[in-house]
Amino acid sequence: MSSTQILPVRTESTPPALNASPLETGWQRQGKLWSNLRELCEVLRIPASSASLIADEELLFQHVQFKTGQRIHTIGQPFDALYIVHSGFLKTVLIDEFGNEQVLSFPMKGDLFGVDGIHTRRYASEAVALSNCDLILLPFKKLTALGRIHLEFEHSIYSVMSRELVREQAMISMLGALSAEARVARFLVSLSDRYADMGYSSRLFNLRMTRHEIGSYLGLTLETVSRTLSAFNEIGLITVDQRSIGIKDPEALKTLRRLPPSSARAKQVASRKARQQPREASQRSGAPCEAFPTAV
Amino acid sequence: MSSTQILPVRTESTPPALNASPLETGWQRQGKLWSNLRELCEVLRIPASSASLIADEELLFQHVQFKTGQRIHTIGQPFDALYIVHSGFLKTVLIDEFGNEQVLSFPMKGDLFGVDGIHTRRYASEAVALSNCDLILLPFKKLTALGRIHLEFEHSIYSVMSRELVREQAMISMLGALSAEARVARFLVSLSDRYADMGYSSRLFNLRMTRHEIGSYLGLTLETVSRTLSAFNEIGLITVDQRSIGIKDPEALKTLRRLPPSSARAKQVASRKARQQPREASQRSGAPCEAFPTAV
DNA sequence: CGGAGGCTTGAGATACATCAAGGATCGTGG
DNA sequence: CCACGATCCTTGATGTATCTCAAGCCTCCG
Repeated sequence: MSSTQILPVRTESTPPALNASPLETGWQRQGKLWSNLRELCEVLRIPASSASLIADEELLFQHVQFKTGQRIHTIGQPFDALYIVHSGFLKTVLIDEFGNEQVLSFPMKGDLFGVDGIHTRRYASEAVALSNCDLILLPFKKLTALGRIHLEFEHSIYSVMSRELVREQAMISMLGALSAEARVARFLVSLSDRYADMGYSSRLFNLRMTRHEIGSYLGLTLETVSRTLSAFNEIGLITVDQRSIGIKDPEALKTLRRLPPSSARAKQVASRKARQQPREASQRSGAPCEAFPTAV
Repeated sequence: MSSTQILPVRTESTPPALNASPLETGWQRQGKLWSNLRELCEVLRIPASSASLIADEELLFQHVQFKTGQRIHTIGQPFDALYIVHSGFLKTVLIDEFGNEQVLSFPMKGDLFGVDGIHTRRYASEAVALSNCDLILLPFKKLTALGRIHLEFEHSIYSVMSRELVREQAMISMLGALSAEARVARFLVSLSDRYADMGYSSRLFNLRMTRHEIGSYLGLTLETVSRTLSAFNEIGLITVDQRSIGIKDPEALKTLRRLPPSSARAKQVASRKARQQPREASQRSGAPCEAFPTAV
């Protein structure tokens, strides 16, 4: 509609080297350039049935596109807008004092990010495109103004922020309590679920991130991630071929707490302590199935 | 920053008569204390200078009291209100499928909790009083309605939620990247800072939580927490006597990444590998004080 | 005074990190 | 089109930080 959608990419600080891709497909042409409120709610997965919301057809939100490797925002940059992923994959990261990246999330379709910038008015994290992305730009002022007009929408804003908080709580719990195997398993399951939500296959998909990024996200090294995937493959839970993952036994992945002592690891254990007989030894955190009362 | 004014601030003295204690669900409303908007903003540490806010004197928020060990809300309980800590100490926890607690936070004066209930309309975590507590009850509907009247206050709501999100991001980063020693050190520093904010001594204070709870919060076992505190004590960073902590070297605690190879651990290392000469061994994560060399 | 948590400390086990080497993949330029 | 380098991934050998198990002490409270 409008003529202003030129603004293709606002690439700030020099992204790695990704100049020169003239023959790149026309990602600028693809995808929508504006969304109305109804579409916004739809992608956010929040009910937007209210007549007033649907009626607001002329209120539009601009889309912005980013290419693989480009930064959407950096740490410390003045905050002015939130983003919703319309298509594509990203990562958000924190940078520690040594320059090491710590991955916080992998936003994909329907996810909101940038919320951490509200408090200090500067983004607290950095968002990077892992693929070409189409994002919906949500100027914060515009958003809150809208919330005042549509009460239902206001609640949705709070709700989505709350959802993010709950997600991070689950993350903390996972990092604090689960084994490497359980973390990787849950990561795969959550990816699988997200793909299903987006209409892709939940059984066969491609990872958009490196082992290093997965490891950072899960609090593990890339070698441990790689080994764990290989182990899952060996016992038939999944198939792995580089970035391609096939989910073979979703149920087992969902409930996995520690790898069964058999399989690949058995040989290792056997060889290492052939003489020493370690009896049963599986207490406390327990094998996959174990009921426990107590607590508190 | 005293909240004197109108309010008789009772530092956690046992509230008089609390009818028995169903301990579950029921929060005893003592209904004696009320805060207006200005006081609310004050305890939340957000600017509330706007005339309109101060003017709203008759809009009052109810306080509720809880005794040590009581639950403010439990997981799955219908959500209707947020809480701000006016005085006292609490913990929020997640309960896993085996009934094990995972501590998420230790709310104290000025902290907001209950936000995780907005999304599903049920609390996603459980809040338990670690001491007698005086909380400000914030009915969610009342809160959002107020935000619509006072724009400045509306922004504050978003801001405080954002602050919580940033806090959790920092937590994730810590769990994913730091050693046990660094986690404990940072925990002590953050406690010290909070005590200072509240007007207590930042150098000498009492822990309100057990080693087990600290360990759960930091993703460690209680033994590791205990040992780490003992080690800090041995090298003079702190003094420890049960729940009483004295901060001796705040700067060292702030920058600590891993314990210097000397001290208690030295003897252990020495005895264990007397013959094998482990060179300097301080690469990568580096010793306590280390300028930022490379990285990235 | 006794019992129940809570804390400390030691010895040993192990899960994961670290170090290292080689193979697969892909974009780029000759 | 192929060779090349840069990543990325896999796998093995080894090290070690943290957990686990166990025992004893302390402190609070009925």
